[in-house]
Amino acid sequence: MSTKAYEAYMRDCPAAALLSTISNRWASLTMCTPGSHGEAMRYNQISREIPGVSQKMPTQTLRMLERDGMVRRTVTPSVPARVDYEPTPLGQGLYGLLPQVRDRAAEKTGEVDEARTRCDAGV
Amino acid sequence: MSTKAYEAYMRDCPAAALLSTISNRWASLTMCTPGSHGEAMRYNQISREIPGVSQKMPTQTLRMLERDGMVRRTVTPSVPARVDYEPTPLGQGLYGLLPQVRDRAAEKTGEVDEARTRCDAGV
DNA sequence: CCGCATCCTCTACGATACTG
DNA sequence: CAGTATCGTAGAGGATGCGG
Repeated sequence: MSTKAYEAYMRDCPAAALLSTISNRWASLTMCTPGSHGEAMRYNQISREIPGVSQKMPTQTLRMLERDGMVRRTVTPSVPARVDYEPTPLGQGLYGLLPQVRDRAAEKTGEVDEARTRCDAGV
Repeated sequence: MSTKAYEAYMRDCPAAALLSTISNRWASLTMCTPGSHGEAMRYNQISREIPGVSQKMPTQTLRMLERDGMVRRTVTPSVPARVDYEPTPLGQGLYGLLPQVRDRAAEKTGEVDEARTRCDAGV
């Protein structure tokens, strides 16, 4: 991502730029976290939903999502601290379709695997 | 992407794995290419839609999409050669929602920019 | 419990050059 | 036109350890 022309394109074409942002692996996974249908999620809930991932990605991704106005971060200063994240209306609007995509993906896994093996076989 | 647990998760949770695949920058951009509402696209059409990107990404991405059964690749052996890509039903099913996401994104660009500057300002 | 900072590795991607 | 091959780099992301 360093070409002048490409950067200019990304600056001038908001649709493409935002699409790139939205279709980020971690962003889509965290916004699709099973609990994320409108309710608040605690930090550890989120990272536990994606077993085995380092804790860096949830943090980093949530910061990005917060900056973009996709989630609201609420700190409850108890001991130990408690932090909740909840999707904003903006976030719901933009990521709201992803659960459907995920569900369709779940249905079609078989077909995709089949296509892959067929392709790898040689056809 | 090297942890055992994470890889196991990706293997065992088809929804997450496919979501990750689908929400790939280049895949979503090429599947959302303005001409891609059912008609075939020629190679250069596609790469021209994303100005400034190196020609490597379209090729690589299209290969992946073909392998996954998302697009069908048709070679017409004329001189010079002509190659068309068209989304398969499977591909339309999985990527069909993305144009809507892109359009919503286009609408909300203002709000996102606002959120970013507000956040960067310090709030 | 939440999360930032550091270091280090690995791969995604761009640049470039060459074929049918 | 539509690729393939090779190489180099920047940045993504994992491991770890500390701080509030």
